[in-house]
Amino acid sequence: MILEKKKTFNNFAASKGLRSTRQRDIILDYFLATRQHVSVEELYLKIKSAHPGIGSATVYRTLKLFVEAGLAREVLLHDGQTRYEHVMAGEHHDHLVCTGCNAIIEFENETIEHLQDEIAARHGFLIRNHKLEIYGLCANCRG
Amino acid sequence: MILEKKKTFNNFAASKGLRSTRQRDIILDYFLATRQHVSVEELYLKIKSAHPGIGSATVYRTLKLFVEAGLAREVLLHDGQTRYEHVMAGEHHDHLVCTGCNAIIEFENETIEHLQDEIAARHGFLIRNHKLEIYGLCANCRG
DNA sequence: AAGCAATTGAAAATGAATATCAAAAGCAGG
DNA sequence: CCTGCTTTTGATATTCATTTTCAATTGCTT
Ligand SMILES: [Mn+2]
Ligand SMILES: [Mn+2]
Ligand SMILES: [Zn+2]
Ligand SMILES: [Zn+2]
Repeated sequence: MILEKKKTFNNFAASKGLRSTRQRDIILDYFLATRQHVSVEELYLKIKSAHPGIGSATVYRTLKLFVEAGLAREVLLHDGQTRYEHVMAGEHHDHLVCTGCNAIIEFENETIEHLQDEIAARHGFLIRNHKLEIYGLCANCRG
Repeated sequence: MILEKKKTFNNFAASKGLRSTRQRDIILDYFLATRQHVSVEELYLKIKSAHPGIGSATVYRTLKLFVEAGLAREVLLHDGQTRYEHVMAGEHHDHLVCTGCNAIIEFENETIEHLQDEIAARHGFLIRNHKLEIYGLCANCRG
């Protein structure tokens, strides 16, 4: 799975004529090693502790490349920081976001997706993408 | 309806011990006179043309009060600006957002709302609020 | 009118993200 | 392995929306 993603990125880089750099390799390794929904700052700090030379601008730039390459997706929750999550080809899910502990629970619901299509059709609207975020308290935080 | 909202705000202000100020009256008038989904900057500029003395910090502060009072809701789309929309007591809707012309179409769907409750229940999650935004092209912009 | 706390507006601060740009590094072709 | 050209990088400056600060003003109570 990790090798798969590295290959995906290398193919993308090749097709775009991007150069292979130490920084991009490192950032990809660290991104692939994180759990879901890392903020740029979080990832940058992790990388910096082992590779002090790497600048945050490069992390910002490289994560955008990962999105272009199709192996990451931007997730904008309401804390003012852009986060990135892993994405497998064709996969989609939405989020339950706990405002107590910041936990994020992922879910998929066919019926909701389908209803969205119906609503869009009813308005002659062509869907490009969507986001459904449910905010509240997770089981732990309801206490 | 406008009088209703003014009353709502006055009640809120009274209950919180807030003072009645010229600025708040003006900002409320202008907010109530706008259509849906005004950005702070848009509202501020409108107000400033007739009332040059009013500062943008006051507009920012006052819109937050309107949210607290229950007559406005924050809408964060992806253009980096916070927008505010009117909200009637208890009413809820979601948005189709056209990335071509920035039009916003509102919709409500009982079934989707219900399915969200089910999903939350399945995870022991307590919903506080949610946002569903569908991005794409409206009928006009599809060409 | 006096006193006091809330409010305001100008200006400074914040913070995430982007732009700038000189130095460094990757990638040919020879 | 050099040479030359182009991309990439990292430090730094910049942007832009929003928040904070704080002295001056205002609203409200007595
Ligand atoms: Mn996710
Ligand atoms: Mn709306
Ligand atoms: Zn939680
Ligand atoms: Zn449109």
